[in-house]
Amino acid sequence: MKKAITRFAPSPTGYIHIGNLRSAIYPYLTAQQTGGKMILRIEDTDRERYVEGATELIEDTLKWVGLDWDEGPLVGGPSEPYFQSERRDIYMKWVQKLLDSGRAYADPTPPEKIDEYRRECNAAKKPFLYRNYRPENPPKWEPGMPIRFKSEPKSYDWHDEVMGDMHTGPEVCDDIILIKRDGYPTYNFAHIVDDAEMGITHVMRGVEYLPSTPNYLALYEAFGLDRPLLVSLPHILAPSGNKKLGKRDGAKSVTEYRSDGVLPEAMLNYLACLGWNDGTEKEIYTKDELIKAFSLDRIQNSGARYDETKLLWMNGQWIRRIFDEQGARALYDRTVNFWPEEAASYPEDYRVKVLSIIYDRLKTMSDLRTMTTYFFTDPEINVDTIINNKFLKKISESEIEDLLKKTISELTNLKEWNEESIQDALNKLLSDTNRKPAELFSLIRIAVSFAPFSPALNLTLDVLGRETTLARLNAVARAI
RNA sequence: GGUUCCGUCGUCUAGUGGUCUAGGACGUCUGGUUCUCAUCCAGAAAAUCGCGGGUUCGACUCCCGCCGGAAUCACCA
Repeated sequence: MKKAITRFAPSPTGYIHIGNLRSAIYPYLTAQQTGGKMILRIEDTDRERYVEGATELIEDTLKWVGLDWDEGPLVGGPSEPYFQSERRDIYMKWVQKLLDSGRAYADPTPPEKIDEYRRECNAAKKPFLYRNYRPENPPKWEPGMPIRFKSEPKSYDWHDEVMGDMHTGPEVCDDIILIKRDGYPTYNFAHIVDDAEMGITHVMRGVEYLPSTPNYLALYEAFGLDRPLLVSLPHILAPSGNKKLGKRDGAKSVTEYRSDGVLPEAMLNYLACLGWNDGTEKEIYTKDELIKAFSLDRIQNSGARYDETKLLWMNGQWIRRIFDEQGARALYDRTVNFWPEEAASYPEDYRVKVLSIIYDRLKTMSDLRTMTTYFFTDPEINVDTIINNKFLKKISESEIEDLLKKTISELTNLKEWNEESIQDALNKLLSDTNRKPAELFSLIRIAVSFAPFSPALNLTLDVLGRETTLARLNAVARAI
């Protein structure tokens, strides 16, 4: 397979949502699969939307998901610089070629005049084409004046790897702006120059660029450039309605999911499979499996709705997979920032133990904060919780006290404290007291945790330790 | 309005003329795993394949029309 040079070219506007990230995944997979390269290029030509620190956020997010770029900020490369704002002399050099060949012109028309033309067309229900208003004798260019492409109305045919064979008529070709009044290039122009200079073979971007493709094709022609492979990526749709996903829809940023404890593996897996599948029934993919299985022509050509529930399900799958395949310690290493405050004073080994009995209940790592508090702090005793429990309602308070006392003495006399010995003791208690598991186990579980749920009772007691278990049982016995 | 794209369970999707009385996954519901919650396992409900015409012995799959949805028409990317 021919080596693909792809690029991810975001604008540093400060917020990376699910959709932004996905458009980095496909170029990455394509490059990896063919043994090529992915270039990271920062498209910061819009000075008004530029946000300080946004570039770092992009870099950080890509690294977190494991989408390493081969050329670009931080790593450098032969086509430096990788910030468009630092490449202005390059764009001027290229635009000069067009000026010289008569394929571009300086436009002295004031913006207000252009708005007027546009309004006229709208009123007449006609498409607004600037080439119909082209100034007759454009002046020599000087700074402060925009430069426009001199288009030729013609039909175009091309192939899009996702959308298939495309055709448009001459009515879409227009005199697009190449260099803005402020001297910065437009996206429309800059990306053509950069892609050519950087040797990009696959131009992968959102479908919103599909309608302007003929103008890009015209530019390739004017420069005598070979067309790269064009790949339009469908949008991700918001959870409700039919609009593409944006911040307005409450779309969480990738950063937020990260701090909620979504694993990068799950994020990558979910996003790669949103609108793509390899035709098999496989759902869980590692990065390497994705690289192997990926193919552009299996990308869906309609928009896919974003479903957070499925992301969270997948995250749970990954949490369990890491635990099962790499062990408790490996999973623990991913949890450092997610424990309740009080956990800090407990040894690491203890936290690993807690994790290994609770991990299969986690949807996100941040669940740890709410689900494990009783392992680190004595719960507040609330006798009503016991008395009103559906299994304990029918048992009198004195009987409950008696059950607790029997449990305490049985556990006190245990020779060893481990999951098996505790289970044996619990079973013995069951037959001695002639109680149902629902009654005895509920009582002990509540007395020791006062939590809405906990792992299997013997495991919970084992991790809590004999001392804590007995202390809590005694405290409850006294309170009743 | 012009241009372009899209249309299979609620959602993500499989499906390239017969094997589809349409398969998988998420979600939902039911049952099982000594208590709870979850995991796991088993099972259920859920798609007149947008609609209407053709072509064909036969269409979700090919053709035409319609309807619906989306993108775009910036000195934003």
